[in-house]
Amino acid sequence: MAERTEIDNFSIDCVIFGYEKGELKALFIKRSTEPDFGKMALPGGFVYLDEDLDAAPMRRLHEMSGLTDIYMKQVGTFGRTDRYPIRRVVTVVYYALVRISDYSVTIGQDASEIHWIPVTQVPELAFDHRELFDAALQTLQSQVHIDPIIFNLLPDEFSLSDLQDVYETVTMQTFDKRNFRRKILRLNILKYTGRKYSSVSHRVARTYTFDKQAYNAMLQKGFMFSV
Amino acid sequence: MAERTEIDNFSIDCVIFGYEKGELKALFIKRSTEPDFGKMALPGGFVYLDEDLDAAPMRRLHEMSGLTDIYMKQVGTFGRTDRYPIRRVVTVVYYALVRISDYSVTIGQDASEIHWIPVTQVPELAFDHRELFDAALQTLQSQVHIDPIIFNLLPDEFSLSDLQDVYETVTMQTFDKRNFRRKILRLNILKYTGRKYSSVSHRVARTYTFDKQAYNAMLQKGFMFSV
DNA sequence: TCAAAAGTGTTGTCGCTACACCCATGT
DNA sequence: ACATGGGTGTAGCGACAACACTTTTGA
Repeated sequence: MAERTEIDNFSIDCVIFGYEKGELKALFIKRSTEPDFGKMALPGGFVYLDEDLDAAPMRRLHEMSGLTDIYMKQVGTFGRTDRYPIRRVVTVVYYALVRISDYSVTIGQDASEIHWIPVTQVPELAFDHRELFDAALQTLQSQVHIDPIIFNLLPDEFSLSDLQDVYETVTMQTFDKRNFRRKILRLNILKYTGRKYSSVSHRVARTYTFDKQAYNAMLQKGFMFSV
Repeated sequence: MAERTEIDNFSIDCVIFGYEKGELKALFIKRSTEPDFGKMALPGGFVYLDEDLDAAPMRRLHEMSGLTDIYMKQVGTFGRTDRYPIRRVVTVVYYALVRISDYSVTIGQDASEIHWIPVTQVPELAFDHRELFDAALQTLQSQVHIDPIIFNLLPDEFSLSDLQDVYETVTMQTFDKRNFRRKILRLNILKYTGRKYSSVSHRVARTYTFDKQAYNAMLQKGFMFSV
């Protein structure tokens, strides 16, 4: 790749969420350079002069995981003068939702380790990254109610119990099983696959996929998603 | 004021909303410099090297209006490489809610005129400002349902009809008068002043104020605002 | 046969919608 | 007296919360 100019007074940081074994996790690196050497931090980077802003976090995520086509949204932009000790840097924060099973981690130059950490067990972070992370988590939690983004955390096929588990984990609430199923199914955005899980030592669950066509069609008709 | 360094590759832009005579309006300047000389644009500016990011739009608004203590939130950050024709500039967009009657406009250096324009009659704008404006309006419209920010557009004392008018204008919906009043009053966030409008040629309306204490107290108890 | 999760209906309550008339005031 | 907006009650419906048992499967 040709040498490209990096802009050095703004950066991007990514909060990458995944769901695994009943836990919501986020991806952190361990810094291998000063400042804040050895502390955990959000994966981030600079923006090239000839690169659209939103393309930068996508590139970073692709470099780390090989993944494309990732659900990603801006959280906000943070720019207190003292947020980075070396010089003035304003950072734009993004959050992403990925399927951990699809994810194969590559360690970058500025990191010695990389870990999926449950959001309830995040250690002390470098710089103001705790604040950035909290903002991202809050954005996720409020979006999940009004936009069917949660399917980005699940495999294509999932059971209603899987879905309820993710919702309960992300929103930190619990739902009544019968009410949850009624409500979700009545939205008509799930398609029954006709298939079932197998090889579990209890009754097998039906699996569903998210029906994006149906959802978009309903949006046209003024339908409002809400959980 | 001492000379301060401006950072030249990111900027802030403000979408300043006000409500007057049944219309939602926003403040635009007419550009008096190239590029896009003569086009209408959002008021904006650069950030000083030793200035917190969020302080910049506040300063800009203060310079233009003399106002302090303004409701203001980030909308998002826009950074396509081609958004500004001269060089690469990423811009952070804010929206503000003000009482037009409090507002006394001062024209800045980069503007020849400044106007309150109804949001339904916004003309062609400079650069990508139409996109920034649309994003701000959409943010306002979605926030208004879940956060009692609308009071920032009204004088301290207002009647229920005033309030309904603003809601109808901002959300572009209409509400049944009886249902609206019942719903708002049941929230217990309005305080009856005991006073009434006078000198109108019809029955006088009771006036209310927004009870911020009551609202905050309810928030503590897990109350969720919703209109 | 046991353990473990899947799947399924009914009832009460509450909030929402729809709807029409009288009241107070100034001209 | 009239024009103008202020102010009020009720009934039906639909969404939501609360609640417990039977079914399927593998070990």
